[in-house]
Amino acid sequence: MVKRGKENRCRECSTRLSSEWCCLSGASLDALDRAKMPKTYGPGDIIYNQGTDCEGIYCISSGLIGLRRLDKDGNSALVRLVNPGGTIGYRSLIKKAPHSNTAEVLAPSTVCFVKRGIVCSMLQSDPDIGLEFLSHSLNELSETEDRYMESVTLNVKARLLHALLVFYERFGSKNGDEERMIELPISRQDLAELIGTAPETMSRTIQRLQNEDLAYFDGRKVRISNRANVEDFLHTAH
Amino acid sequence: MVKRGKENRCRECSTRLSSEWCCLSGASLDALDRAKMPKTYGPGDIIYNQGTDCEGIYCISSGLIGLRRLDKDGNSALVRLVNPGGTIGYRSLIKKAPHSNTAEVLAPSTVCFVKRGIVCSMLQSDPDIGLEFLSHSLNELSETEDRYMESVTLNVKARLLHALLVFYERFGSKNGDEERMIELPISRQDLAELIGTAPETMSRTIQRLQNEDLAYFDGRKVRISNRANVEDFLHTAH
DNA sequence: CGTCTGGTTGATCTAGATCAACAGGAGTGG
DNA sequence: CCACTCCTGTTGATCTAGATCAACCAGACG
Repeated sequence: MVKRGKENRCRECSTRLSSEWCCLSGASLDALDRAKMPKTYGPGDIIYNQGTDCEGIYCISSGLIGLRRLDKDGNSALVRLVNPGGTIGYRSLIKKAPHSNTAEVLAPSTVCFVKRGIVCSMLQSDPDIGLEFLSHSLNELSETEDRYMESVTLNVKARLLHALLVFYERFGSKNGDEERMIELPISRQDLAELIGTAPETMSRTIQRLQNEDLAYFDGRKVRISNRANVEDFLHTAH
Repeated sequence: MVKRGKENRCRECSTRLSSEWCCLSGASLDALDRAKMPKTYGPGDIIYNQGTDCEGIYCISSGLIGLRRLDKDGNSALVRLVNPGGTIGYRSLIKKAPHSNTAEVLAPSTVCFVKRGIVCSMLQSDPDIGLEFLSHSLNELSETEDRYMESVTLNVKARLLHALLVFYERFGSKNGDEERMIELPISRQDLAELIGTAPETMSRTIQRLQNEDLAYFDGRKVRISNRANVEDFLHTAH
């Protein structure tokens, strides 16, 4: 299932510029290039499992990864989606603790693995990398706090609309003609896990949005009928 | 309300060792000592407000601080409690963004302020400090993800019990005789905001815990009748 | 063809929000 | 000293969002 990807160089990696490696200079960039191991994954593949030890970090070059967390009762939640340019596994590496969630491939992906020893020595030699990780971590912290606030203050309908707007930003088609049409990157079940509700409720809420002319769903395609309407709703409603 | 505290030296600060400044060497420790400005605050004082610009960071020397976040609808949530040894405000400083929440004093506190310019230059000169901030941020991230998981999977009773156990760890009396008696550091209202529920529900849930012999409340004093029971409950119940 | 997985719908039940009243301090001010 | 308001907390009654259980359908896949 997991196979070695074709050759690809960090220098030419278009997603590197939006990652923690954007600041790398020529020499350490080459070092990273030699150290990294690109692999390709398919949907459903597991990159690492919650509770296992951290072997290194994974830099997402293309595709989509989901971080899932299980609790002792078997409840599962989709904690975060990671786009190309994102790096996963660094938290466990730095804290020297087992992975706190499972990284699951949601769309065909190319991922570069960098062994923990390499990362540690780069952290030692180049202080800027630590600051990049810090900045990355602070962004995730803000995002997670926002999600927490949402989960205790907003109802399912509002959370779903919010998630749709986020998808619109992150996955909206770049071509101008079908601006407000997006392709959902995940299944309805996963969507339910992402906003913290039951699949049945997800289904019903989608129906409601359609009845209320806020959004239209066709399989994984979604059209937001009136973006301003949706934003108005989110800014006024409970 | 806010007044200059008496002289106190970082070298002798017992809480420094559990903060990001634990790694400081002699020279930069003296620099920090000269730069910091200790202040004392009383309950209800605001250290900084959500949405305002970051002037610097605040190192909690004694007392208790609450980080509160408001959303556009006026909902308020207590995002985090910060004990002595904790540092607040560093997130906005590093991200160069307005404070994402309000820091409110919950118990009489002594807090050392360090201007942003000083922190920035220390970050430049001593890479270890950046790593300390990183580690700190990763801990907060884990904690927030846990809170998020709890809020979507556990009911109010379980969340309250969990909070009590956390209080037990963080605020439990050090003397051996009254081991399982703790003093709640916050009001019931704030407790409700901390676990994300309404004050009325908080009140009723407390009654339930007493009826079920799990914990006894007397004002702000709480006695967990059987710690093992509570932990069993948390590990099996939904 | 059966089996499985993902999604939809219907019926039911309940945790918890909400609205409302009230009770005990703690000031404050005459 | 009483009368007043303000604030925190408790209790009661009601209502609803959403979980849960169950049946069902459609496509995928052996």
